[in-house]
Amino acid sequence: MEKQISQAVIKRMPRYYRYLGELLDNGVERISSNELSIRMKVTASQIRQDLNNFGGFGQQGYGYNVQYLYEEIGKILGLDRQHNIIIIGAGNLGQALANYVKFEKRGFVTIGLFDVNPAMRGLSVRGIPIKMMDELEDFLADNKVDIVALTLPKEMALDVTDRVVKAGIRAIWNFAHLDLEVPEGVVVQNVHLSDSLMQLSYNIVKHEMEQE
Amino acid sequence: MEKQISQAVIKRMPRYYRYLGELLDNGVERISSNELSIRMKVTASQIRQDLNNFGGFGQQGYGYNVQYLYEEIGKILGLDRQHNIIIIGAGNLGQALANYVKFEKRGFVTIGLFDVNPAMRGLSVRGIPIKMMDELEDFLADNKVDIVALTLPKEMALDVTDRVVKAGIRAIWNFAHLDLEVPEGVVVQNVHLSDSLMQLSYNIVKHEMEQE
DNA sequence: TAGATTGTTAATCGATTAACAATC
DNA sequence: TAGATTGTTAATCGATTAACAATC
Repeated sequence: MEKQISQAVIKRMPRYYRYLGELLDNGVERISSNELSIRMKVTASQIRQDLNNFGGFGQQGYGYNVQYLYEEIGKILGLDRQHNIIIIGAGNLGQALANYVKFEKRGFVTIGLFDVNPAMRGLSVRGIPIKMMDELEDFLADNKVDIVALTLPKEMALDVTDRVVKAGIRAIWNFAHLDLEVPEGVVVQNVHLSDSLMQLSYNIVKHEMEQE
Repeated sequence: MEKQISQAVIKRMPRYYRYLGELLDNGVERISSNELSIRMKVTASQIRQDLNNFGGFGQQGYGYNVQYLYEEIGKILGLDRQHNIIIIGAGNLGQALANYVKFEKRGFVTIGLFDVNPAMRGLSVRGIPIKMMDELEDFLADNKVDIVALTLPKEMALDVTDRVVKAGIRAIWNFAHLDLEVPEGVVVQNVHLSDSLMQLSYNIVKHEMEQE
């Protein structure tokens, strides 16, 4: 078995990808770990360690080829394939995700939108029709769905999670404010906005105290 | 100076707060670190270490009083005060935040919404009128604003950040997909949705490989 | 009192940084 | 070749876990 790469490292990879994308846009051809470290405000050592978890992408005396490294990180993050997403919960947050066109450039394509609200029947967002929840299982059977985004009230989240997991879904992007219970082999990525806001709040209070 | 508490610890506090809130709702009066550790799937040791960064909230032989601990963590996270928020960028994501009523229960109150789009002039979300960007400085001068949420395209983010920082804002909740440059003393909390999605994507690919 | 469980110190583990030989 | 910079090993730092004396 391959050595396990820590989530701390994985979490940093999208940021490298973003910075390399900007360099690429600016026509920069090569970059050293040291120069990148200055821009990103991390240590050069960390950059080299992180990248070498996945392979040697650089060249001694030269640094890293921006285009090549950008593409390699893209592959590591699975951006070289298409991921079909359905969004369950077509409220503002669900619609915000459905409207976020830039995801598609990275291969994340929203192919379905679901809601419980009958008033939404027949409506669509960016050409994607909003379906009712009783159509969920049929849709999952008829379409290749890789990721389910849960943008619904937490009261419904457990039930819906059970349904999609039963239907064979192995990846959930969870915006509901609770911890999902899923069987082994199902990946959950949480986005807990209120946790993020509380962390910000802590840091505000801390900062104020430091002023005094 | 007080000992610095790591962000790793801070990040876990909202989750404790959430679990304690649920226990409270369920009428549970006291809980031991061990029992909580089983529910939360962390070690009891970590719970005790985390809490003791802020003080001794428990009692030997008894455990923790749920109500008391819940309130104390609330205070640590600054939830015992009101935080006024303005949201800049009244697209779906901005509106989603403005509509998220539960934030208000924790003291986070949206008092303003701003957008560049003239078509939005006069519209309002949940009773909060959408203002145009040229009204920003006046609004900040006339109102106590604690947090600015940036839910706008990254092209505008740097400019707007400069403006609000100049106006004295010390906390930014950043949803724009770039790293903000802010002076010392300004706190930034990032929510990079596409980074989160990429992390999920990595874990999907990894899981698939492990199956083979 | 005896039992339970904290608060806290000590041990371990993992992640980050530093250093440098390998090499382009 | 000389200089630059990687890949990688070693050292350090910090975070997590274990252990246990203090104490309710």
